[in-house]
Amino acid sequence: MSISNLAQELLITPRTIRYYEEMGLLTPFHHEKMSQRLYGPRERARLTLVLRGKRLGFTLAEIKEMIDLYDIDRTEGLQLERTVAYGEKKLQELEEKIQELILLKGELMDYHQQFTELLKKDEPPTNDNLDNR
Amino acid sequence: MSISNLAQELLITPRTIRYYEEMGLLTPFHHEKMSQRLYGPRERARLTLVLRGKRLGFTLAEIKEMIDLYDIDRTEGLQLERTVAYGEKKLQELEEKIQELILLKGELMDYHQQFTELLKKDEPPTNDNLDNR
DNA sequence: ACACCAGTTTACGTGAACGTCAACCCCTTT
DNA sequence: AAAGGGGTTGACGTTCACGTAAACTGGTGT
Repeated sequence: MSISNLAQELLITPRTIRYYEEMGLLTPFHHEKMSQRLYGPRERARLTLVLRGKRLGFTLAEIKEMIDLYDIDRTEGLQLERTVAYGEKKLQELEEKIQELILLKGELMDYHQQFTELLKKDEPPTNDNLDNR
Repeated sequence: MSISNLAQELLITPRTIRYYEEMGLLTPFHHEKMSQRLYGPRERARLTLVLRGKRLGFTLAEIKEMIDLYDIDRTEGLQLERTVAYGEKKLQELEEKIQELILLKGELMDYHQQFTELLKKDEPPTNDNLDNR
């Protein structure tokens, strides 16, 4: 798969993909004599992971750390213990983010509730209420 | 409460607080003849909200939109209907983010599991296992 | 052979979110 | 009165995550 095909599929630009490679987040095939980049399912999976991370507010550096956790090749030389410990820390952070999101959603829902009721008062029974009767 | 007190409490710099004001996210007391800024509980609440939003990957512009939803004064002139509709859209987005985070956490947990098992194999029973016996 | 298209490198530009520094108050403490 | 200790306003600098443009290369159809 070519770079612009992949870009089109994931709604980003080739530049973005090359940038991620430059940052060490992707490692596509630099075919013999480095003419073109080729992307397999592995790279696409990584890329979607990067994009997910971005949507959730992680920096590329943070995402790289997580990706390296996923990557057996890269963690090869490292101490497994540390990797596992670091993974647990990351999982903890993710859990905290989930809780914060739930909190934020809760607050928004409260205000939403208030406004919805305000709307009921301001706009007393219209025809809409009688439509499906 | 002064600006640097507030900054210290929330682990940010005064500059950041002033910047948020410049962006329309905060509106502290500009005391008579504008000598100094004073922050009450309302502004502190807003600020924590901003920081929460930032941690979750929202831009300041997006956060401002949400804050304006919260703010009765600011939504005064607007059509309540639109405000409510927009609020529902935002709630939807939050829910999607929560789901994505859960997804990401799930993936990380899978890999974590694999690595933990690898570690069990590589490091067969040590003294640690006998310690609390 | 030539045009054309897609991909590549290089390099400078850009917007968001602040950091940093200078110069200037204002109040208080000595 | 002089010296500090915040606070305030510019204004320029900086980092991250790309955008954009230029110049080049490599295969492909005609």
